[in-house]
Amino acid sequence: MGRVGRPRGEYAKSAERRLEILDATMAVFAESGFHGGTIRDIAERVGMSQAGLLHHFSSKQALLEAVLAHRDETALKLLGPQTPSGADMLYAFLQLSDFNERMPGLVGLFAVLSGESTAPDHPGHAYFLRRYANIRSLIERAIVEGQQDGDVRSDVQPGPAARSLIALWDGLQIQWLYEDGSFDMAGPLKAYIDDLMVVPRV
Amino acid sequence: MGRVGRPRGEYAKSAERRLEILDATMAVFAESGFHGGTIRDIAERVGMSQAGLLHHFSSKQALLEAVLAHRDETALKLLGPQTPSGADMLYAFLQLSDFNERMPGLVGLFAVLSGESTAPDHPGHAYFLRRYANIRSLIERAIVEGQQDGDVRSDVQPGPAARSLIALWDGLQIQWLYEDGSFDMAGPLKAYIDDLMVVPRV
DNA sequence: GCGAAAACCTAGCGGTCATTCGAAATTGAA
DNA sequence: TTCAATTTCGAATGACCGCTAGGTTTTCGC
Repeated sequence: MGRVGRPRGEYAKSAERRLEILDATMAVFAESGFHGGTIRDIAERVGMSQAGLLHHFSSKQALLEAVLAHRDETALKLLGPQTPSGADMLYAFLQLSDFNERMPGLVGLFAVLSGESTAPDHPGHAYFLRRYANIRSLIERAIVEGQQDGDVRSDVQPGPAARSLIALWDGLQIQWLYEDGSFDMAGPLKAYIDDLMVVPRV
Repeated sequence: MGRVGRPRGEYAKSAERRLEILDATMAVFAESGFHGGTIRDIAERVGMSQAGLLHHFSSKQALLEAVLAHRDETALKLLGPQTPSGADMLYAFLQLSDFNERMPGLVGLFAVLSGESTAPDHPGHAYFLRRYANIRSLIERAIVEGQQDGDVRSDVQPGPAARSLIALWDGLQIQWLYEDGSFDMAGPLKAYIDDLMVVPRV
């Protein structure tokens, strides 16, 4: 009586299991995209059945959403509790770039998914639309703050500069993947950011 | 006797038919990528059967190869018989960018395919690897020529600058697709190229 | 130790995919 | 007009896809 119908919550290792699944999802989607990646491949990598995997994530699309959300949480943790502002924020991209070079799977995930998600009916479309808008906002604000601090040149137009920084970032990641990570992405990024500054940083 | 076994060559309209197929392939691959695009979709757009289509192109991979080759032929025709050099070559990218803005399908094709082709086993991988290498070579040479002509600043490093221009190009195209072509790609490109010049062009 | 929720499995469903095969239709040189 | 090469088709194949259903195993609060 007292026990029947009582929810007991998830197992102690459930969260760990889901992380395993998300890691495998990231790898499979980085290699083959959402369209080319399969639930079967993901399940095999985790060492569980498809049905078992679908107990944790209700559908392939739910997997995609979870892996993108997971990536954002990871990035937030990296930024730390206090987000820098102004010129500091801009140069923080170099640290993020260095971090990315240690995570080729993550770089691949975004390169592949951001491309195929340009299609309006792709399940990742809304995420990337929102993400580009948010990042551009963030960088524009950082540029404006930098101009107020006297660090960023006053002739820089925040909107176009933000867009170009993001474009450079995305484009470098693609070339980096084709060249098996054999060049340093931070260099060109720093050159661009330096060019926005009244006085470049060493 | 005289007629049996005599090859007669293809029909008069065969070449036109293949172009129709390639146009449909471009549209389908731009929307869904190689993985998500299907021979069924392509055949439906052309208004023929799958088997009929596969008479002209032996496989889905052959379709991809043909559509990429076709795109390169189109770009070559656009450049015209005489390839510009030095600073002229760099500014020619702005014309190419304007041309691209009239061909969203082509932009989409490259955005999606260049992403998913980062995977080494993707049938488009070798093509994009070669293409990036060729384009970087081309731009590096143009920068060096520009420096010799006194148009390009002598402190510009050709390799990194070439890489950044390509990255900017690719990254802008992705944002352009997400924003339904609502901004001008040439602006940021011109700003970057201007910055390489001793004296920017108006 | 019990008992039920949670997690997982096998098997299968309904559908799609790329491709093949044999036949029919079309084309165009003779 | 003939006739065979070329093009096209309908149907099918074998494999794979995302997902469901019902059952089994594991876990853990009591």
